[in-house]
Order: sequence, then C-alpha cells, then structure tokens
Amino acid sequence: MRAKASDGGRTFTDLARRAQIAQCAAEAIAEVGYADASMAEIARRAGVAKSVVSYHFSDKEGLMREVLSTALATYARFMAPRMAGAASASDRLRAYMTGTADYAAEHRSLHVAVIEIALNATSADGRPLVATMPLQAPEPSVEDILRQGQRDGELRDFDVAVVAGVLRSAITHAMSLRQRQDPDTDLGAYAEEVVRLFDLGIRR
Amino acid sequence: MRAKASDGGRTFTDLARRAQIAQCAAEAIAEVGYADASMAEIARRAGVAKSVVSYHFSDKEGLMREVLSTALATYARFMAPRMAGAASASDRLRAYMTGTADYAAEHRSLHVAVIEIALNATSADGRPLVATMPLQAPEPSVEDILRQGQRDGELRDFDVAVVAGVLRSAITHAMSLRQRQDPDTDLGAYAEEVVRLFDLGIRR
Amino acid sequence: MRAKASDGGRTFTDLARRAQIAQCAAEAIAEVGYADASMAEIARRAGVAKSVVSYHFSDKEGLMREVLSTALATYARFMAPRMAGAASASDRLRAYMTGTADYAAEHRSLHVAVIEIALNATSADGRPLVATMPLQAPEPSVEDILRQGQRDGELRDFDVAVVAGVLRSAITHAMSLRQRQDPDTDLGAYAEEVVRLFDLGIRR
Amino acid sequence: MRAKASDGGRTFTDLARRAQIAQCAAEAIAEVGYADASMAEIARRAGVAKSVVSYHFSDKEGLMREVLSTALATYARFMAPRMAGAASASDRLRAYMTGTADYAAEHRSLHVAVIEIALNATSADGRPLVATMPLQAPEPSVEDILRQGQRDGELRDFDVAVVAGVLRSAITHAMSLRQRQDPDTDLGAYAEEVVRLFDLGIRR
DNA sequence: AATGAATGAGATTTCATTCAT
DNA sequence: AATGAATGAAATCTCATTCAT
Repeated sequence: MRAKASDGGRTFTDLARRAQIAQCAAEAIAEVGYADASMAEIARRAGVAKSVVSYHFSDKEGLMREVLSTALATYARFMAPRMAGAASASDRLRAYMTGTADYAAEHRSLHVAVIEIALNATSADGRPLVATMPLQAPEPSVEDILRQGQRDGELRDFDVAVVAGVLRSAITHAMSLRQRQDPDTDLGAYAEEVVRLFDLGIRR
Repeated sequence: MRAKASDGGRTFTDLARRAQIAQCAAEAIAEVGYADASMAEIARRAGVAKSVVSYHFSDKEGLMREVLSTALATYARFMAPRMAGAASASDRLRAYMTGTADYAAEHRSLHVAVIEIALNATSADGRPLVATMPLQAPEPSVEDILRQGQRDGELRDFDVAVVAGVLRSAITHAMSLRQRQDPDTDLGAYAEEVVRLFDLGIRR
Repeated sequence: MRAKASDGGRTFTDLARRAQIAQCAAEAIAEVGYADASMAEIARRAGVAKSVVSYHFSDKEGLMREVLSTALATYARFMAPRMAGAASASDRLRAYMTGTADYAAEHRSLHVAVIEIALNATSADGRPLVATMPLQAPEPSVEDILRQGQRDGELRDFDVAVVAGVLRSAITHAMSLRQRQDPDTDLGAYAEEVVRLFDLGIRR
Repeated sequence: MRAKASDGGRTFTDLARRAQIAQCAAEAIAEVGYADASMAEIARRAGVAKSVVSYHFSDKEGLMREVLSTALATYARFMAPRMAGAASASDRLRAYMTGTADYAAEHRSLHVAVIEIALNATSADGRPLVATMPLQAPEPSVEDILRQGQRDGELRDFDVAVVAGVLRSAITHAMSLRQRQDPDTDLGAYAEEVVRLFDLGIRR
C-alpha cells in the first residue's frame, strides 16, 4: 500500500506534482498575464503534457483554486509572526504593509498571480472565482484594524471601507504596477513611504 | 470627391463609424470585462457585422488604441476647466480627484474600459498595450503637481513616484472595485474621503 | 440589400449551406454511427473547415436538431399523400408501413440518422435530445390509428401502447438491422410481410 | 505454482476479476448508456484503478466482447430449462418470449448492455463489434423455430428472416424502449401481449 | 496482481481575421 | 462602405492506453 498524505487521500507524489504545477501556473500568470496563461503554457513550463495538468486538476478552475489557496496559506504563514508582536493599530498597519511588501518581494509570482486571478478568473457560472471561495482572511482584516484604531481613539474618524480599499490597493495594485514600471524598485522603501502616508493620513 | 477630415486622410463617415465602434467597444468592455469583449460582441452592440469592425481597424489592438485615445481626449476635455481655477498643489489635487470621480460617474464605461484595457490588453509582442503607447498625460501629471507642491513648500518630502502611484490607484482601481462591490457608492463622497486622506498624508 | 429567406432572417446561401451540412451530417451518422460522426468528420464530408460547421450551427446539438427537423419535414411531405387516401385502420396502417419503407429506401441516410440520433444524442442537461424537442408527429400517430380501429370494431382488443411500439420498431430498428445485414433487402417486400403479420395479428 | 483454469491459461483470481469488471461494465452501460460508460466510469464502479481494467483486458473492445459472451452464456443457462419442455413451434416461441422477458427482468443490466453494445460498439476497423463476433445462438434460433413450424404445418408461409427480425426486435429494442418510457411496465404482461400478437400473426 | 502517473490523440468550441462580392 | 461566409489557430477537456514500480 502506498503512503498516503492526509489531504484528501492523495499520495505524496501527487501532492508534489500538484504543488509543482500550481507553482508553474503562478509563474506563468505573473509573467504573461492571466489571459495568456493557458493550460498549454502552464504545462509547457512544468515540462509535462497538457493532459497531465488535467489529470491532476479537474478543471482550470480547480487549478486556479489551488493557486489561490496555496498563495493564501503561504501568505498566512508569512504574516503570522509579523503580526504577532504588533498591538496598536498603527503598529499593526505597519506590520501589515511592510510584511506584505516583503512577501511580494519573496513570493513575487504568487503575489502577482493572486491579483491577476482575483481580477480575471471567473467560475463556471460567470461570477468571479474569488466570490465563490471562502477566502477567510487569515488574520484580522484591514477593516478590523482600522475600526479598532478608531475605537481606541488612536485613529481619526473616516469611512473605514474607503480607506481600507485605498490602503489595500496601495500595497497590491499600485505596488505591482510600480514594480512593473521599474523592476528594481525597493519594495521595503516603497512600503515605508506608504506607511508614512497612511500614518499621517489617518491618525488622530 | 469625398470630404476628408484632417486625421489620416479619413472621411467624416469613416471617422463617425470609428467613433461609434470605439464607444461600443468601451461599453462592452465595461459591461462584460475585457476577456469577454470579443470582436463579435462589440460588433453586435454596434449593430454591424464583425467584418465592419475589422474594416475600420487594422486589428483588435488598433481598436483598443482608439478606445484609449478617445478616452484620453474625453478625459482631457473634461478635466481642463476643472484644473484651470486651481493654483496651489492641494487645490489642484482636490480638483484632480473630485474631477476624476465626476468623470468616472459621467463616463462610466470609458473609465472602466481604460482600466480594463490597461490591465489586460497586450500588444502582439506580448507586452502590455499601454507600454507601447505614448500616453502623454494631457496636462500636468500627478507627479508634476506633487513636485510643484514640494518646491513651493506646501507639501512635505516624500517619494513622488510612490505617492503618485498610490493616489492614482486610489482614484482608479480602488474606486472601481468599491463601485463594483457596492454599485450605489457615492463617488463624490468617496473622492472627498480620499482628498482628506492625502491632504493629511502629504502636507507639510 | 441581400435577399433574405423567410426563415429566421437567414440568407439563401446560408440556408443552402445549412442544408448541405445537415445532409452530410445525416450521411456521416448513417455510415459511421452517431459516436464516430464527429464535427470534424462531418466537416470533412462537406468539404469545409470544422469552424464552418460551427459558424452555421451554434452547437452540435443545434446541428442535430436541424437534421431531425429536416428529416421530420421530409418524412411528413413524403407521407401526407400516402396517408390521404386511406380510411380504415388497416388501410392506414398499410399506408404507414409501406410508406415508411419507401421513405427509408429513398432517404436512407435521413432515416438511419434519425434512429441514431434518437438513440444517442443527449442535450446539454444530459436528457435525450428528442425529449427536449416538440416532435409533433406530422399526422395521426400509430397509437391513434390503432385506437380508432378498436373503436370502429375493426381491430381486436389489445394493449395499444405495446402493439404500437412493436409495430414502430418493426418498421424502424428491425428494418434497419435487416438492411444492414443484407443491403440488397427489398424493402417493399419487407413492408408487405410486416403488413400481413400485423393485419393477422390485430384484426378482429 | 498457481492454479490455472482451463480458459486460456488464466488463474482463478484472474477470471474472477474479469467477471467482476465485466459485470460492472454491464451495469455502467445499462445505467448511463454506452457513450458515457468510459473505462474510467467502469473502473470507478468496480472500485479499482483504470489501469486494472486495461490489465485484464487487451482493450475496450476486449472488455465488450467479454460482456457479450458473459451475457450470452447467462442467457443460455437461463433459457435452456425453459425451452426444454416446449415441443410445438408456438410453445417454443412462447417460451422464448416469456423466457426472454423474465431474463430481462432478472438480468436487467446484462440485457440492456447487450442491446447498447450491439448498437454502438465498433471494432477497430469501424465495423460493428457484433459483426466480428461468432455469436452462435446457444440453441435453436428464432429462425430455426419458425422454419420448423412451417415444416410441421403449424405456421403459415412467410419470410422467416423478416418475421424473426421483427419478433426479436419486439422482445429486445421495443421492450427496452417501453421500459425506458414507463419503468413500471409489467414485462410479463408485455410478453403475453406480444405472444398473442405473433401467435395470431403467423399461425396457419 | 495492481496501480498511480503520464500521455497523445481527438473532441467541441471560440476567436480574430480575411476575402470575394 | 459594408458584409456574409469562411478559416486556421488555439483553448479546454476527455478518453483509452501505456509504463515503471
């Protein structure tokens, strides 16, 4: 009898292949964009036949879900220790932003791929793929942090939904665009700049 | 002999058709997303045959370029009077942001289409389409305004490229996402919130 | 402006192509069976590219529907005059059987194709294709004729559904099988034999 | 040394596996139809890996041949005692028909599977699979019975091939269709109806 | 004896584009 | 100026089959 992993009765080699293919998918998406990251292109990068991808994933949708959940898990593992020490809202926001920037630098393709998938991938029913996934944010959301800061009197009064959206886009889209324009961008410096901007913009 | 317009030796009817098709393309993209805005879908909305679109534009890339330049021209015409009265950097930024929000409300499909095209359209060589276009911002860019503000001592010291990028993404991607999540979003209020955020964040 | 036919705003050439493709589809199905009558095979027989078939029919399902309705219309046109003169139940049954045999001889591929499609084609939802079509039998069904004969005292008492099913299968499957086993079968003689069998079997 | 069975040098376990897989294949075909009874589906129902099926059968054609010969043997074993007591042609036909109906009720999937395979399965050369098999009817065929009845003066004069075909289709296709339309059909009553029909139709 | 993994062939369908009229 | 018709390329997915273990 073969050794089975805990996940859904899959073997280790199966899990390894899945991980490898998901990784190649992320790289393909990050490099050529979601639209051009076809199953054929992904297979090519993984050095396997197209049908191997279909063998390991029921669907393209299934593959994208794997990329997303891999990325989310990686992100959660990456962020947990960085968020742990922070108590005040501004400390937590700083941890969130610098941490995410570090993550983007270290896992560039995962980070870009998630953005691309979130923007483009649709489920079979036509709805955005992310809308059909239980994307439990691994820790307190940006909205939660901001609300806490307002309750504690640390942050001024503002529309949480708006500021959270702007903050998130600063650390995702805007950062990604910046990096695309200038591949040598220092993401650490970028994050520091954004931290300062928001610190001044929302503190009491 | 036919009447010719100044633009590239095209007749007036030709120009009218091109404009009509570009408009329909923008609406299609805004409504169903770049990926699903096929030439067939665009032609359907314009009430013409697919081949008519190909007749008026060398290829899909050409059509997208037209949408972009149309949008840019419209935007420039829309913004010019609103930027005219503003002198200080913060006034100009306020004019830029509230103006853009008004523009997004009034020319929803053009605004969304530009974002979609910028994110998704690729040139034949695989590079993003916008990277191959001389997208001269019609008037002083956000970067210019910020730099001026720093020179005048009105704004504190910060990395202009970073802040400009964040500011732009706040008024484009983030606003667009917000509108998608909550279609009833009051864009005027959104802009005011963002104006305040950046005012506090970058003033001296 | 092009000449348009009455049917759904289609041009004459369009209708001609559709008819040609449907004909080739019927021939392909009759010759190699439903399973092996792929879109590629059908296109090959029609001497056009695969995509031409897709151009004229939304779906494979759409093509099969066309084959069915073409066959039904042809069959109705073929049978109408033959059923017209018959009054008594046995005359009508004779007309039905000899007529259908003649039809099968004259329109072999249509006849076989309908049987194949009825047995094999499934709609998108998995249900048999024929179940989703309003297959209005062109004239009184076999069931109706049998019931009439019983009412008139011309036919003995029996289960109409059972006998109708056997009779229909005699003139479709059984005849088709017979023809496959012996391609030189005289369908007229076949029909006469079946007419006599049922005449004796169900008369009062 | 392993115990070998007489059949083709196969071990008992081998034969058991083959029988189990063939049984599952029949069930799959009867339930989802020939087209959807893929090797994967069959393996799934047998609770083994796809490759196990390929291991025990040279190819899909081989598996179908096994299903057919299993069905034939089962049918022969089922019918033998029922045919044994019958002497006259009409008694034998009655035994044939009621016996087959009982068989269809008792071995539903085998019965349906055989019909499906006969209609759909093709050999590598494109010809129907059944055409390439020596389908020796295990005992006196319908044709034989009819001929005997004519010789004995019990049955009238008719084309044996035609009537045999119709009779067979009545008890196979027509019955199967009837059962599909109305799953609660009483097959015994169905057979009785058909027995009477043919009794009247062919007796002297 | 069994099987997980891999694969090539082929199915249907979509799309941008071309061409004769 | 317009368009119906056609087309090749490519996308996703399924399937029977093979092979190393």
